[in-house]
Amino acid sequence: MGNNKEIQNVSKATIGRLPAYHRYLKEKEAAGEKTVSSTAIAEELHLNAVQVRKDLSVISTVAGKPKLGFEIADLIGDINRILGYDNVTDAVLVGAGGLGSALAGYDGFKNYGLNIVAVFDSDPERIDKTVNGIRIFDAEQIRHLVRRLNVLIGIIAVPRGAAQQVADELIEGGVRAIWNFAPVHLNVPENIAVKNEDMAASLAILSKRLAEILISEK
Amino acid sequence: MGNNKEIQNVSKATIGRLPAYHRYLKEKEAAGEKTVSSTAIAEELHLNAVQVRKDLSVISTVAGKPKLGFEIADLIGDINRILGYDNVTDAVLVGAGGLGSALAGYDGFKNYGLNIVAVFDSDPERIDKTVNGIRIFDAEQIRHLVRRLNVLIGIIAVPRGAAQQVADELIEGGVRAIWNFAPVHLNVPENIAVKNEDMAASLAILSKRLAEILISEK
DNA sequence: GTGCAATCGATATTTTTTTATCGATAAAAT
DNA sequence: ATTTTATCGATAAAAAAATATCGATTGCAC
Repeated sequence: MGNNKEIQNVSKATIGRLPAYHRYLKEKEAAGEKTVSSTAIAEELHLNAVQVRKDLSVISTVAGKPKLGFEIADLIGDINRILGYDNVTDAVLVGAGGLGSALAGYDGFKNYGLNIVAVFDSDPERIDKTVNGIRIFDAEQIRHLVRRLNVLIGIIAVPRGAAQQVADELIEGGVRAIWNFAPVHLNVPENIAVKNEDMAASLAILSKRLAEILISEK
Repeated sequence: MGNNKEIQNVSKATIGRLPAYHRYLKEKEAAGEKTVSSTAIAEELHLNAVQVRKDLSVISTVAGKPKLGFEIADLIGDINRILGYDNVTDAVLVGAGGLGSALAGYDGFKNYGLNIVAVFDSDPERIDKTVNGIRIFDAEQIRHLVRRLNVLIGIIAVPRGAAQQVADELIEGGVRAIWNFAPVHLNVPENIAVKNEDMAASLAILSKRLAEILISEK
């Protein structure tokens, strides 16, 4: 996942926008369109057209054409390559509760180059069952299995109290990147990547925008 | 949710960090500590200490003390106030599938000032049942009930194909902010706030960081 | 074919965000 | 009491990101 050679030169802000471009482009492609302009993308996604062009210029190999714009298929290919959507990476998921099951059940991850190969839980009721065809293993096995499967990405979807220990065990097993859905701050070494799926932060930002809108109408 | 008078002056970047500070401070408070330094926060959260001080200065009413740092209780109070964690806002949730149920089942939202008052679904099997004590209504009722309940926030957790229509109906009912968990771009009027919970984007960023780490070790 | 309009890419400017520097201050140590 | 040290807040500098400007190009309408 993520082409090591190229993703380096792309700013974090740009990376964050690529999935939105990707979706928009897929929609347009499905609608039978062949080209799209930066103006059109910007308008739809509420961005600045220059910003869109700049983003595309750093990831794309082909130039746009005046009056027509960019080849949709080319851009999709470029984003796939940069984000590594076309080469699949394995991951393990810890936590088969509500959120964990929802994540395990979401087949869409395959489109993003993520393949969940094992699920862990500590509840004996759940162990050895399956979610979405993926076997649930005893959480005791995390270290052992992660190492054996040679997995670099771990997804944490356990209650907050258990998250730190799970993180520690994943790291002991060799995981180098953690996608954390538990609402806690994880304490990890420098050389481990952590991305917090921070619902509270999202909600805060949404709330800010709502407040701005309501004020502007007063 | 979100104090209208003050949230305005706080940058989006800062807002995005506040929940992380909040969690960290709550941890420290629970551990019985009274004060904390910007240095300590920065170290734990992998941020810059100056940035932490600047963030705190725009949201806090009280100054830090040399050698001691900031009063934890004060800071928590300030963040609560800015993010509106202490006054609850109602929201409706659409979609009682895997993800929707997980969201409805997460009681932690209450700590973030969000209260889900109704769930909608179009599946007759689910209608009139409950999730986590919240009644599931027929999706046909969205417009009607949203208006009657006077709810301003809608959460979308339906399959991608249905998301746009759900958004339209929420807006017709009077919703002004949408928290979108469906992996599609929503087309909404200017005066509606949308926050996409973009799993693909998160994954992309995590992947970038992982790539950077792996490269730096080569 | 000619002219118009839409779009691009490049460069410049502005804005925002992050980081560095440094004197002042207050607690703790001597 | 004096010194040391950790920390703050303010200001300055640097870096990153977003936006504006503009000449060049190309398809499309006439």
